[in-house]
Amino acid sequence: MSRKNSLFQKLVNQLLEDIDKKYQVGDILPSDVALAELFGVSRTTVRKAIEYLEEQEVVLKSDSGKVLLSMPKKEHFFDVSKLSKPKEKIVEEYFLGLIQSGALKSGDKFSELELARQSESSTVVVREFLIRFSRFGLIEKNPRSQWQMKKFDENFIDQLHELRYLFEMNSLSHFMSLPDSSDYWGQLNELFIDHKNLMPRMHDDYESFPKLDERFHFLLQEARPNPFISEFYTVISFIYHYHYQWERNKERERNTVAVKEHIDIMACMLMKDYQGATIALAKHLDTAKNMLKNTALL
Amino acid sequence: MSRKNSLFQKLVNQLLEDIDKKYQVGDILPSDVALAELFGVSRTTVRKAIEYLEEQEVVLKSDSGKVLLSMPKKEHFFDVSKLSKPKEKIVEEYFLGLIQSGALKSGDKFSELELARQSESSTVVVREFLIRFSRFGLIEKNPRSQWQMKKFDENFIDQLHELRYLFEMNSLSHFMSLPDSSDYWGQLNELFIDHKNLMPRMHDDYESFPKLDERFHFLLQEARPNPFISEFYTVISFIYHYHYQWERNKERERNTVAVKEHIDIMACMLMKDYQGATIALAKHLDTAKNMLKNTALL
DNA sequence: GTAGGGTTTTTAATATATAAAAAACAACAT
DNA sequence: ATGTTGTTTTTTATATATTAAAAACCCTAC
Repeated sequence: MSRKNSLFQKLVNQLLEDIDKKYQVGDILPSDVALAELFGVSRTTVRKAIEYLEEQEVVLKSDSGKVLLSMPKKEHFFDVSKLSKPKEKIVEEYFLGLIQSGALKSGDKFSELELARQSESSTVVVREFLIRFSRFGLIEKNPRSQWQMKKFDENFIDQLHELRYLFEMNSLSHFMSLPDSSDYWGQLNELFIDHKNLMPRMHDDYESFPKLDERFHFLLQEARPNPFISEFYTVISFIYHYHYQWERNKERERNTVAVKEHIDIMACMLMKDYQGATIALAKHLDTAKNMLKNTALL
Repeated sequence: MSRKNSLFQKLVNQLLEDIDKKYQVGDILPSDVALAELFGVSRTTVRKAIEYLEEQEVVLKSDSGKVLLSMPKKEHFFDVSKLSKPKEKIVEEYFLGLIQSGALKSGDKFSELELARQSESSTVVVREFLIRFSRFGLIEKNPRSQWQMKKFDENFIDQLHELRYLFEMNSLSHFMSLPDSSDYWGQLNELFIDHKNLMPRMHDDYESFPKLDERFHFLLQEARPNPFISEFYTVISFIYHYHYQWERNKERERNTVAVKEHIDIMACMLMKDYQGATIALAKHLDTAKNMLKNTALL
């Protein structure tokens, strides 16, 4: 099989919707190039779609341009709902599922072919996904042999933590040197208040913490974005999510501690107490590391 | 075409050599498994090789095992010299060549198919290489469109430098906290002496500096290895090498400065002057950054 | 019951084929 | 000269096929 013409089908639908919204019978549609630009596809695809609309007698090409013959009807739309997602996505979901469900554990080997069969795609797609995913350092492979889940041991966690520590401290230092006039201070303050508000409700509402967590660590980075660092964060959060899913029961406890620690850090930051913030952040990261160790290492 | 049987051919040669060295006519060769182990291949491959040796009447299988019939002769060996390297290697060399030669410049687009044709391999191999290479952040690609060389601008260099700074400072700090008894201090001292020796010869022998450079930065890291960080170094050195090739003329000047800076850093380190080392290292990294900017940005 | 060899099944490396989509080219008309 | 459309070529996404190599399975003899 080759690729599916999903782009084409989606475009037709978008086009029909757009027509329905903006034009009336007799109007002239924009040029190919304009449409291609508008929908972010190539002109080739636009032309295919228009051609289809001609067949459906919605559009007629005349000397003056593409004339709208009749308004779109339901039957002109494609049923795009069960168009499969891009294969890459499917494989990704399937594979991450395997990890998350614990079917693939630290040290396990697995085969491309098997994955391809189970995710109903081809070995090429699988392999390309795995190569891409391997940058996260969770899987690896030697020539002529199978892929293998990296051993997730204490050493690995320490190395991960070392980087995280470096990066977050770096972000903190840059944040602290922002001028008072910077908008980020305002955002930090808001976040601080949100934390304060959540705290007393923590016992029942502990599940809304992760959002705050993300906002916090993201805000720190955002002030001085660096794509190398951001990418690393994807790994971090993936790993944490992966490992914490097991121990849902301890989640409330974990989050409660974390909220407090966040508050400590932000309090220092807002008071421009760089040293205090450093200490608080170090403590927070350390707690995180130890919790991860307790959870992930049996 | 499918893959070449180069592993098999290489194994036969290794086997013949091994036989020539260790055995005499009438001896019994080790078991399949032992041989597979010894040469790091699967038993399947060993058996194929032995089978071949039987055809060549070098080995005879009898009840007691694989008996050596006659000593290997020249004609039993395969001419392994022009077995093509793994395709991946070929593509890599070709592609890096394009970059190094300046045929691909910052911002350029290029196609997989074209690369495949020119490097005489298939699109699959090319694409897999590119995906792997893309982790270095020098190329990128959007779905359904071509690969593109990332824009190599001031911003990119700054971000690179930011990480480098973090990592090297981190390494330094760990190095400085090594106990006096650690072997690394000895190595550092040696390296220091080598630098001192090179210095007066710099004018003529400036080309031998890169080795020292590598040793220096590697030594710093080695004391506390972290695969995430090591990988990043591959990028760094690639980028530097790539950009410096143009300006060979200024190389002597650059290296002379760098030698001195290295010496400053190491002198401080050996005197356990952490702060001094920090300052010297910061200066060194800064020089490197600026030189890179001067060279790489027109 | 385990070490060795023989046999069969799977898998990885690599090539090639095909449809969809993009890009390049060409021809006009204004 | 520039913007529009029609046509052709190239490229990507994806599947499948083929062979080398690995892994799994089975048998036999000590």
